[in-house]
Amino acid sequence: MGRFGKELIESMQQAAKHAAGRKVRGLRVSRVELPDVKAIRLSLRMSQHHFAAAYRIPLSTLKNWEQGRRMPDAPALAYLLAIKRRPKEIMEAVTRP
Amino acid sequence: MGRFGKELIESMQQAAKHAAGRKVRGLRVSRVELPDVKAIRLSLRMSQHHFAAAYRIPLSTLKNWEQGRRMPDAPALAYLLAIKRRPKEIMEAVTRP
DNA sequence: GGCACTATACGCCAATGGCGTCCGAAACTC
DNA sequence: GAGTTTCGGACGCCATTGGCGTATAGTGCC
Repeated sequence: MGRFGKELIESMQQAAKHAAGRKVRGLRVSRVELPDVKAIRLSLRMSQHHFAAAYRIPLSTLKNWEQGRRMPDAPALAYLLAIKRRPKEIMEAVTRP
Repeated sequence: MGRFGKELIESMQQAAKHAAGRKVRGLRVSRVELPDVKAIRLSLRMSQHHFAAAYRIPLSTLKNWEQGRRMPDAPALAYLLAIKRRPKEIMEAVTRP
């Protein structure tokens, strides 16, 4: 199957697990609508580092979102939705000098 | 000249004034880098209401930004930059069901 | 005049942004 | 195997913002 295939499958499994809710110290935390930041990032096959840099989101902020410690506020949610729908265009628009 | 021409000129003047800094109770507040939220919105010829709705930004937040009371945080800045560069695509991506 | 729309100004509080650090897992190099 | 690098989870901390509200003022339309 190759490394990439395996990685991709793991990514999808992680994403699915993530969408379903995370376990925090034995507690299952169900999130009403945890925006699929992680799923978006994984679908683009980027590390937190690269994703954060590409979309100009502070790494710590991205981590907070993915770990469920913080909830993206309204503008951030809109931004994430836009990224989800048009990843390339937005990356271009945001990284362009 | 017509109403639209007049409005457009006023818009530009406002945007310019805005970029230069606002007067607050006699104090001139110079802003290091006030992101041109208002200029972007005016260039799209939208009211605060419409702009906020179109890009899923709470009206009060947009107001705070335009009035210089609050500074958009990093993700919001990236979002605004993206809006500036690709207004239509993003509006579509964000408003689509 | 009265109505609707638009935008400025600002008080308030909980919540987040943004920084930091520490730790463990996985993968590569030597 | 030991060392190194990359990746990501977990969390402490505090200033700042988001998001809500209300009040005021100017404009154009009926």
